[in-house]
Amino acid sequence: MPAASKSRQSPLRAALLDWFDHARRDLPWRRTKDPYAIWLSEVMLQQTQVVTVIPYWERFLARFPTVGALAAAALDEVLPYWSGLGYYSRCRNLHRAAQAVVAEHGGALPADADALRALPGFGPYTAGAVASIAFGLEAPIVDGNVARVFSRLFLVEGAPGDRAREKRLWELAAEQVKGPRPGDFNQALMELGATVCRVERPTCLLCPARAHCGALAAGRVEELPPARVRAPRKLLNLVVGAWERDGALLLGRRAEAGLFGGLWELPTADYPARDVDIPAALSGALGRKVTLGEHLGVVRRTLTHRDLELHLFRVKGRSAPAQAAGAYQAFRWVQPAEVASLGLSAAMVKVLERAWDR
DNA sequence: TAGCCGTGGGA
DNA sequence: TTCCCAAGGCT
Repeated sequence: MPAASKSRQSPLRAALLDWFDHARRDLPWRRTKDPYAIWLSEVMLQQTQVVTVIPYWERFLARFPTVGALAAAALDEVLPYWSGLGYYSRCRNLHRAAQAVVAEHGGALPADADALRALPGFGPYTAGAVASIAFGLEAPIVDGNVARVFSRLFLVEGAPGDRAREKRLWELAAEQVKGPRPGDFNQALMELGATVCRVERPTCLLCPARAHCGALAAGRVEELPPARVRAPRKLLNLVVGAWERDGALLLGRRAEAGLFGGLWELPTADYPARDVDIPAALSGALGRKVTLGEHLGVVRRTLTHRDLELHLFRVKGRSAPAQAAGAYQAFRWVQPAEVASLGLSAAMVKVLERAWDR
């Protein structure tokens, strides 16, 4: 490292890089320089914890080892590798972006933050992360970790979502990232937030930046940043039909938008009130008339701002739809052993366990 | 711009 | 049990 380059960074920046060099966790995506593999990790890590992502990242990369392999696959082949990870629009956008990279960039991710930002699923964070980590560019990032670390270090006031606060955080990130090893510096900030400068019980005694921390000096570490204000969850009641034939259940593929978009499920309809005509609702979702059988119970799942209640019934009809009908793009009779090859939500996996259990 | 979009782990 | 939320993006 040239002395002139090293002298251009602040003592805070140098301290974080030195700390990162010995404290960094050994994560699988830190062993590769492949921009595609790094991109995949960044998308999977959005709103998702490291321990959850690791096995998904490894399975996905083994099945789709290159941008070209991903772009060439049908979305229906890709979603099974995202099943259970949540926020499925990430997978749909990843797939679309892979096709755009092949069509517009010759199959290689562009080494440019603005060009990355134009691809589906690349917001300001992911564009900066891939630009800095995969390509060594001085691109800033602000994620939840960086926001918390900077809020404390520089006493940035305001709650998450506050415009002036976000602007200030991005200004700080843009200042600090300038200098040697911008990718490692960005990762050092996030690593500090994840392991030391945590939401609860931060370990300030072990912090490499404690000499530079405004919140620590002011005794305000616990109160910065203020917690996000969340809307109360809404109740979403659904009725689900288990139509069984020769040990298989009829599943439909949801439209590629909204909740669980593109995933497979037992035919499902809104069930907003007790007086809803359940067979009529399920017949509408299926595009076929069905009769109602045994009640198989209720499966409850909690999402970030939905409380799902899935009321499961056996149903029966004369002939099942083969083509798109009702709310679904396609239908399939699915044996238990075939479930792993379909894109399913965790909620629907629970429902299927119940349907086959009875 | 604020609501929507999942999941599992920890306190 | 209940609440929190973790490497955000889209509309």
